[in-house]
Parts: sequence; structure tokens; C-alpha cells
Amino acid sequence: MPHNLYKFKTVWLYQTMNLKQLSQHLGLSQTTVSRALNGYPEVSETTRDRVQRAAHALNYSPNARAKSLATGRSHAIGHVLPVSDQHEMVNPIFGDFIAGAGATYAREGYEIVITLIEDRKEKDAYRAIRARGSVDGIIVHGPRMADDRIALLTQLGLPFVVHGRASDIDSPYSWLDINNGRAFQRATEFLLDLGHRRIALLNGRESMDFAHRRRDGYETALRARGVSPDPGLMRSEEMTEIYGYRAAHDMLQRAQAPTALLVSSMIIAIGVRRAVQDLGLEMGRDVSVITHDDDLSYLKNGEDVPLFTATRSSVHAAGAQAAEMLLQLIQSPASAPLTKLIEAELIIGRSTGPAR
Amino acid sequence: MPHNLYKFKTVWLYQTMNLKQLSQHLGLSQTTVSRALNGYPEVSETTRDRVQRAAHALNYSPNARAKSLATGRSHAIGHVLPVSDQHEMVNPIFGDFIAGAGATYAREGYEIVITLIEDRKEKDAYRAIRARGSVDGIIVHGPRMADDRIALLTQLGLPFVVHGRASDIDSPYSWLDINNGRAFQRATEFLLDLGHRRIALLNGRESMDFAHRRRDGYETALRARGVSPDPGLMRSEEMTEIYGYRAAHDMLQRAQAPTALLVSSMIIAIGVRRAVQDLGLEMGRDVSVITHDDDLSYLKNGEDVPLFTATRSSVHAAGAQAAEMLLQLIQSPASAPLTKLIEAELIIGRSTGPAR
DNA sequence: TTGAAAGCGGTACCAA
DNA sequence: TTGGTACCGCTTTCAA
Repeated sequence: MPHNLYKFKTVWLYQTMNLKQLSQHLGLSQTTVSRALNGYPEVSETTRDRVQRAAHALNYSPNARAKSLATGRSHAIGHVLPVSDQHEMVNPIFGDFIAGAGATYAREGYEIVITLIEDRKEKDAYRAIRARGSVDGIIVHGPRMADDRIALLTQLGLPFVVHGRASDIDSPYSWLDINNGRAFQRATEFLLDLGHRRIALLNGRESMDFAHRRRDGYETALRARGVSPDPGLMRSEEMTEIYGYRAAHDMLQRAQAPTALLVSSMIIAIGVRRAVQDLGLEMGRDVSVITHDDDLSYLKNGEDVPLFTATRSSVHAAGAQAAEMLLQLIQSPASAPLTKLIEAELIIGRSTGPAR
Repeated sequence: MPHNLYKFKTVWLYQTMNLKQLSQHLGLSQTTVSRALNGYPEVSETTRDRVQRAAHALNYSPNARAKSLATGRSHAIGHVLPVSDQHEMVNPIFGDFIAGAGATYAREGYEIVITLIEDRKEKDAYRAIRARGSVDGIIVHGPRMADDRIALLTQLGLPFVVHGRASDIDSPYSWLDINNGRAFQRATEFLLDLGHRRIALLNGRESMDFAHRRRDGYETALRARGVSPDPGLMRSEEMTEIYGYRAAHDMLQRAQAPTALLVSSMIIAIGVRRAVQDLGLEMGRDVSVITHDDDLSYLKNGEDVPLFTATRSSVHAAGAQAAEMLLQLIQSPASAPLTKLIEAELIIGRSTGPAR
């Protein structure tokens, strides 16, 4: 058994240096040591220096739980992901978003707490987050249409920033979003310009706000050119590879097959590509494909046909910005809501060609 | 300003119901209320029932920071991801792993804390995690060859489970890993059986332990058939789309182009597919591709040529198991290290065909 | 410039 | 079966 294992009440714990021990070692009071380490001005430079050296040498780090109990600040941010039994998989861009946010938090000394919440017990879960007090604020992921979490969180007084937006919400709230409607509108316009008329949309679940906005953009562009949206060319499901495979495989075999596909995620696109291949077709020639959330930055300066997308690195940047917004809200809780709309990039690729 | 905002010392906080208030409301002592809520047997059923009702009605949740300070347990698990300035992107399977682990934690009442650690200040970071005491144990991600974090963590006495393994470590430690060596060996054998002799390997960075094992398996299979590994057919880089694109584009144009590619990640594979398409080639006919970490479960019962892979859902399951191992270690810190080796699945697809 | 002491919100020992 | 009280490790007020 390790030497620093000891029994505390009913559990086994490991001993670490604490403030009391450090101050005794230095022959100072806890107060002075605490002040020295936290940069209070009233401590003499000699003392501060001595304390800092000792703290470093003895590898002292303050206990975060005690500190937050005493200050009322946990110095942690929660990222809340709604999950259901149907879709346990996490959108792969989440990793990039959290990495971007993490860089910001690290700089400001915040920890990241991930909370997966099942749809069923949602309300209680948010109240519990609030009452547990283990985070100072949260980032809400995967907002739905008319998401009632926003009213709840506002009422709870827990600072929050929504990654995405929720439509039809009366009261103002903070959010950061990609301009999904505009992105899909431009992508659709682009395909129309290439002569496509049967353009399919492989969307995410339309209960999700972003998916709704994407469809809006798509339909707006079609209608503006006098093309009426064909329900047979629109799918809306959990964004998985198998969905992309089946949807593309099915649609592309039909008599009036689409000549172009608008795909909502790089994961769906993997399945789409496989289906296209299985059918002996070629992308960019037999069928044009535009994928959102793909990482095409390396094709930026190519000479091919344009593709439309939000890249993985832009998601990373979005995470960093969302984190900054939230930290700002936490510093001044009475300030007005912040909002930020990000435009997706236009990128050159080869999966998109003129209609044949 | 919300009604429940008040000033506590120097910061603005929001008021929530606490144990003291709840017990006063009930006319009981804090002790009794605490015992009633935590399932201690000595409290009468009548009292317990009354307390539980009131707690629910008043939406009381214990303050996690105070609780952990008092118990010495934080009821939180850290997931530690090494990052560097070069590769800020997170492997997309991380999301699935954390979702799997999260389900286990939720069941046992644990929170998830994500920590991104820069390579440079690694040692101090782990010591700080330990001293801060905000987690009861950690899952270590992305182990490198002969990773010195393992010795450090063992010495620190912080319970941990490694997702993956580190080679050349003397002392035993807990880990959970996919059998990467065997997976790539079987995949290579399979391609050899199809008549391929120039098989390329697009690997992850070989400082990573998993990548090293994958190359080992690949070379073992080649040598067993008398094929000597060709350095010109082996690449080792950060697993990105652009890397897959460039490597495939480059190799497939050469005089002695590979007839098959072994690809270490679905993200690399996206780039590979794009390169194959750009060159006017067809996967499964002109070049065979086998991708690890891809989600091909929907092709399982097809009639095509086999593909070799660890699916996203298997990563999800691995996360759940790693979490269970860690929780077990935490319950009994003096127990022996646990290990678990997972075999990758064999799946039927179309990207792999005989050599031409 | 330093220190003593009273919290922060719980848990768990001891006594009743 | 219940309650009083001493912690857990830190911050911050107040006094010296």
C-alpha cells in the first residue's frame, strides 16, 4: 500500500500538502500564506517570495473543493449534452468545440465538466446542476426548436451560453451559432446555378434547431428559383453513417434520382460516398455532393468546383469564442446577453459538378 | 436583476436551498435530514419519507463542493487529453468514448471533468490534478511509447485507467485497449490473401503507442509472407483529413503505386477517398482500402469483400468498460491493476478487392 | 504587514 | 431514533 494512503472517516484517502501544513512549515499563519499565494498587496515581497518558493518546492496546490466552498466560485464550466437512448453517439465536431473552449478555460484557470442529460429527466437535471454548485456557468449544446431549457435556465439564474440557437424564444439569451440558414441557402443556390433541379437534402433531425434552419435556407433558395421542394428528396434523421448510406442508396436508384445532395454532416457523407460507390456512380460527375462540417481547408486553393462547409477548425474557433462569452457573463452576471453569428466558409472541392 | 442574486463576500451569487434551511423548515436537525437523504438505517421511515418529500418539493440538492470537502470524495472522474499546439483537433472517437463512459458515471452518480494538458507542462499538471482534489480518479488518453505519466501517476497514488497501453513499462497498471497489433496484422494478412503485395500504411504518429502497435502488426504480417516492408509505403502523421488526402494522392500517382491502403482513422480515410476520386480511380477496383475506427456495422451482412475495423459503437462500449474499471479501483484502492484487451470486429464492405 | 477566528455547506462521531 | 458539535481546507473580516 502506498505510504501516503490513510483512513479518513470511512474512506481511504491520499495525503497531500495543505495550507495548514505549508504555513506551519514556514512559521507563518494560514492567512499570510493564502494572501501571499493569491497576490494580495499587503504582504511583503520578502514573505511572498519565500512562500511562493516553498509552495513550489513542496508541490502545494490549493484544494479546489475547499477553495470554491470558501469563495462561492467553483472555477468550472459545465458543457451539457442532451442524449437519448436512440442516439448515444456524440457529434464528432463536439470534440473540436470542446478543445477550442478548453484552451480558453485553461488560460483563465477554469475546469471543464461534461454532463450528459437524458431528455426524459431534463428539467430536474438542470436544477440539480444549479443546486450542486459544481459549475459557475454552462454551455448548452444541441438546442431544439422552441427549446424550453432556455426559460428554465434564465429562471434558475445560472449563467449560460447556447451553442446554436433556439427559435421562437421571447426573452433574450446568449448564444453563438453558425449561420446555418444562410449556409444552406447559398449551397442550394450554387447547385441551382450549376443547373441542378433535383437537389436532395439529407438533414439532421428537424426537432433540432440547426436542422430546421438548414431546411429553411434550402427551401428558400429553391422557391426563389421557382423550384418547389420535393418531400421525396428530403430526409431528416439522426446524423449517422448508416443513414447517409441508406438514404443515398435509396434515392439514387430511383427513376427521378436527385442530381445533387446537400449533406448535413461529414459522418452522413461517409455513408453517402459508400453508397455512391456501391452504385457504380462517381461524385462530381454523376451526382454532386456538398457537405457541411467537413474539413476541406486543404482544398481551398484548388481549381475545382466550389463546395460549401463549416470546417472543423472553424468549430474549434467557435468553441473558444463561446467560452469567452460565458466567462464574460460570469464576471458580470447582470450584463446584457451576448450573441454571435458566424458565417460558414466557401471552399473549393471536386465532389460538386454541373447537372447532367 | 434576478430576485435570487445576492452579494456574498466579493462576488455575486445565486441563492439555493441548503441543508440548514431545509432542516429548519422541517423542524429537524441537519444531522437527521442528512441521514434521511443519504439512506442511513437509523432514521424512522416516517421521518425519512417526510424529509424526502420536502427535499423534492423545495428542490433541494446537496452542494457538491461542501459534500466532497466533508467526505473526501469528489464523485467526479477526470478524463485527461494530451494536446499540443500542433494538434488541437480531438480524435472524433473521443466523443463516443466519453458518451459510453458517461452512461456508467451517471448511473453511479459521478461527474466528468475534462482536462486538456499541454505536453510541455505535463508533470506539474498531473500533480496539480491530484492536489486540487477535484476528481477521485482519472482516465488517461493517448498513451505514448514508454509513457512516463504512468510511473508518475502510480507514485502520486491517484487511481487511473489508461485508454490504450504504454509499452516498456515495468510496473503493472490498469488499462483498456483495442488489440491494435492483431487488428492490423489480420487486415494485412487479409490483403495479402487477396493477392496484394504493395500495401501502404497510413498510420497515426508513431510516438503514440497505438500507432506503434499497428505498425508492428502490419510488418509482422508482411514478413511472415516474405514481403519486406517498404518505407516508401509507410506514413506516420497526425490523423487528419489533409494528411490522408496528400499521402494517398502522392503514393497513388507513383510508378510502383500501392494496390492497397491500410488507414488508421476514418478521418484520414475521408481524405483518402477524396484523393482516390480526384485521380479518377475507384476504391475496391483500382485500390483497396481498409479503415480502422470506421462505423461499418450496417455493412455487416453484405455480400462484399471483408473490411477490418473497430466501429464507433465498440468505442462507446469501451468507454463504458473503462469507466467501470476505474470506479472499481476507486472503491478498493489497494486492489490489483485491471486490464482488458478488446478484439476489433471483422466487417463486410466494398472498399476492398483483389489486387489487379 | 501579520494573525485569530468565523464562516462556506455538508458529514460523522458521540451523547442523549 | 434524534441532536450537538467538531471537523474538511480554504478565504476574508476584523483586530493587532
